[in-house]
Amino acid sequence: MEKTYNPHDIEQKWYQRWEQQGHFAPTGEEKPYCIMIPPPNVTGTLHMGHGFQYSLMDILIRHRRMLGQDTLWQVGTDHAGIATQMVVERNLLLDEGIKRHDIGREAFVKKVWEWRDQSGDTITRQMRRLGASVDWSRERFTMDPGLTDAVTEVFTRLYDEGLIYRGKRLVNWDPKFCTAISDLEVVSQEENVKLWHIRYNVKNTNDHVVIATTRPETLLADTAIAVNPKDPRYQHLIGKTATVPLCAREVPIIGDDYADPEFGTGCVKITPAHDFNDYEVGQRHDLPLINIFTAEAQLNDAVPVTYQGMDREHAREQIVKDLQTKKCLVDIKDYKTVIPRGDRSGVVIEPYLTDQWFVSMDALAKPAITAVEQGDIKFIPEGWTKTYFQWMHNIQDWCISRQLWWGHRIPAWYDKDNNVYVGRHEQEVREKYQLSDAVYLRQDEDVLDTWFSSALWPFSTLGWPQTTAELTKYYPTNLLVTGFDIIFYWVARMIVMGLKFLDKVPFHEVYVTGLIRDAQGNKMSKSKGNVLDPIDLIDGIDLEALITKRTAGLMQPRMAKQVEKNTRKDFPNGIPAFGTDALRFTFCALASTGRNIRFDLGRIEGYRNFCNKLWNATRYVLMNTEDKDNGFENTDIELTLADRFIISELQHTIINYEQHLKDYRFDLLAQTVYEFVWHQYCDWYLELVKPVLMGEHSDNVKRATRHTLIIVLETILRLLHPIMPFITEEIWQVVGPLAHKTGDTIMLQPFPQVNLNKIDKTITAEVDWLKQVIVGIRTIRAEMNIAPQQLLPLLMRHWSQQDQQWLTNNRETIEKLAKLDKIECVTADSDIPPAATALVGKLELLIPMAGIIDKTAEVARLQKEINKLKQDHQRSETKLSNPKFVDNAPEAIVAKERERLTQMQVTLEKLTSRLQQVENL
RNA sequence: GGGUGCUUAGCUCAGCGGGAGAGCGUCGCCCUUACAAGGCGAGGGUCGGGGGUUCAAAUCCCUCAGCACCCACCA
Repeated sequence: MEKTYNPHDIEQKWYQRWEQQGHFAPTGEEKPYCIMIPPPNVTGTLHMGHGFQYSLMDILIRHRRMLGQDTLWQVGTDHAGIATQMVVERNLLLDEGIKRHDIGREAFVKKVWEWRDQSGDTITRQMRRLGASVDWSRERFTMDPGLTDAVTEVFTRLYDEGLIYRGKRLVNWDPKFCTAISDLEVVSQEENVKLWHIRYNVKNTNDHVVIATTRPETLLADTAIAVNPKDPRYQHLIGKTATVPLCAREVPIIGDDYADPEFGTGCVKITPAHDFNDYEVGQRHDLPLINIFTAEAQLNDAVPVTYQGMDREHAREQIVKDLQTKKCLVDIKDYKTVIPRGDRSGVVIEPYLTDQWFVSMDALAKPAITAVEQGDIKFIPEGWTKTYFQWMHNIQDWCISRQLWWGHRIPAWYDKDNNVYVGRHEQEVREKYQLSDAVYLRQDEDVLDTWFSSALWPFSTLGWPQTTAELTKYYPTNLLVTGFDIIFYWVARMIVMGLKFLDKVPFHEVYVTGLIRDAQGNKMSKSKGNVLDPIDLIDGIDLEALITKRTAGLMQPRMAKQVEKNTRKDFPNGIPAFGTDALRFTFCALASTGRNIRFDLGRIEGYRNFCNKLWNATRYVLMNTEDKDNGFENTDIELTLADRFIISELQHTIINYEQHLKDYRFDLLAQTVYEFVWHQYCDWYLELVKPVLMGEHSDNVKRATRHTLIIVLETILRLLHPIMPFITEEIWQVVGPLAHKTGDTIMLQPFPQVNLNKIDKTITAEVDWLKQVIVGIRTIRAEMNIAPQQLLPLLMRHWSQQDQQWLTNNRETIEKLAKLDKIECVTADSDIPPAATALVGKLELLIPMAGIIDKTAEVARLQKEINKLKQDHQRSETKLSNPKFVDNAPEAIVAKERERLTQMQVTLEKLTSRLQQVENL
């Protein structure tokens, strides 16, 4: 093996080999285990969020696969309606200078498919770089024929049951994309706006009312003025008529509770076609709806000619100007309010009256709520359950039609008179509704919301509406791993659809991840220029390339300078190549239960070092075991204390590993294996082994040590494999055979099982003692500034029988690891020279100071230790002298406290007498 | 307007009723033949403030403050 760990060299080859040999497909004999991947946008690129979630899913999948379960990780991509159409439209404009309407629907959709074919493998290629062991042989796309069948089937059935309906409604309209969008796709943000106060004259009087509005341009669509019926200021006006300025329309003044006397002037203009509240008011008072906007939000021919064709911003300016001229503008106030914008387009959303398709959610939501209430689906962390319920209990009907070209065409047809017929295809419609071929039918132009097909993902990918073997075997799936940002968009709707069409939940557990932020806690976004690309963390990238990447294609090119500056500051040397395994381990370690996860480069560096540690530990093991008798044939072996210790610790590690994985505490999982590999196996065990292998010991003992070195390392590799697949495979190819394991790959080796018989508390106690003795001496050495190589004599005093036994067992080890030239036991009353001391329980370790130790340093050290101890001692004494504590606390706690106190007393006495002695020198 | 989460060592975060923890950073000594991407050791926190429950509170309850986020139609 190379001297230094180099991820690049080892990560390239393995994935291809695994995939070619079909190791990702389900083969296990045990019970099925299935995770559906949240399908990424087919034309997308891998970002940190994907990297994070896929890493966690892969850990779970690889673990189950090694347990021998029939493990399916279903992969696929999403057509992502708006997002994809947007990109292709932009490219079209950039490359050819044309808009989609210039080439027409058919040609445009063809272009989108071309774009998909050409860019669609970017993200799947990147998933492979990440090591994701998904079953590529079952890859699906939401617009595959089979999945499209599922969409049609669901739509048709829901329609036939009356759960899908079509109607003219006020919907959220995105004037940039000219489509309706759902409530969820609208993001409201507080913005600084104006509140214009406008005077309307009251007909046949000298009276007038003043209304306050943030949208003066919509006054052209006013069909009433509302005041509160209880408002004494205006009661007399109810039933009278007001004149809308600029268009001279006469509208009734109505009384409605919606008008809040406290707000503005207490009078409000009512524009039913362009405001959700006003729409309600209009319904109550039977007001006409006047639509003044085109789909692009330009003023249409329902307004005076002067305003026709203006876009809404321009119209607003003009109307304010004209109101001013006509002296109808009374006041302009600064005002803060929430403005709804399209999450994709960023433009202000217009409430717009159109024909749309809706899913009626009330009835569908009920079983989806019950399933979670009854624990058939569990959210992890649990807190998300509440979020889910809150949304589900207030669920609104889902607007599913989109006026886009890219997506699933709605399976509805219209005749000449606009009667609607729904069926799986035109032929079925004709049969179902007994329409002869002569009857003219045209299909609905609209497509379905992307999330409609996503909602079917857990069963459409398995072949539904056909009854397939996979569907029977893997549905309901076990787990969904996803971010909290799409609980409503996706998770809730999958539950609804799964229960509706398969009568079973789509998954039993939902592990909700946090969202990856940058090191400062900011959301990673292109415009902020703080995006990290997982691939760059794997392969590394130099500073200039990183800057080029981050400043390319910015929405606001003027931000480029700031982005460059920040990048130079944050990554003065670019990003080094950390490798996939280090990245995956980092994701695992960062996956705590919080909502935001700050990605810090320091972490990934640390875990790259961890890979290096494992690498080098392996080199040491190989150095000592290759071409040697390692106790696999000749099983005559005699385990040392160290051997039994590390095997015992290994069992604890396996237990904790399984527990943390079961709890989805990936952070604790990472910590557990890190601690065991680095601090137990490398720091202690490998060091304890050295004197054995180098010293004079029997073949049985040495053979046992080599044997243990190998079996523990090989087990470590299998434990680590789900987290770090590449390095473990690379090493296992060498270590596996050494451990007499057969098989092509570590990924199909059985996962380590705990053996409780190998846990030995007496061993642990002895090793703890041994560690304390060694650390005690090392501490003296470090604090006294004694060179690490310098051999020292050690005296031991106040030893118990146990101490003496353990010393006999471990004398050589202590001498070697603590660099001692001799160890001498002295009696309590023997006259000993001035010495630096350390305590292990009651046992006193003494390093004679003659010519070695600095008196003042030792005095200071003792003084400090005594002071610290005195405080603890005092606190403990107070506690124990409190009868309430002694009476009420559990016996074990009290006993423990007493033991602690005695221990401290002993220590304190010894340290004090030491101090006196040193001071008297 | 409702709801949720967070506040613990310089930084990032675990711990969530009985002796304050980890990683990274910092400081000191060391290139000791697995590893300087390392070894050995050390320092560092009235656990956001204030109340309460309890023999015992970082941990449970109340309250205040600050910071996030989600949902909601007030012009």
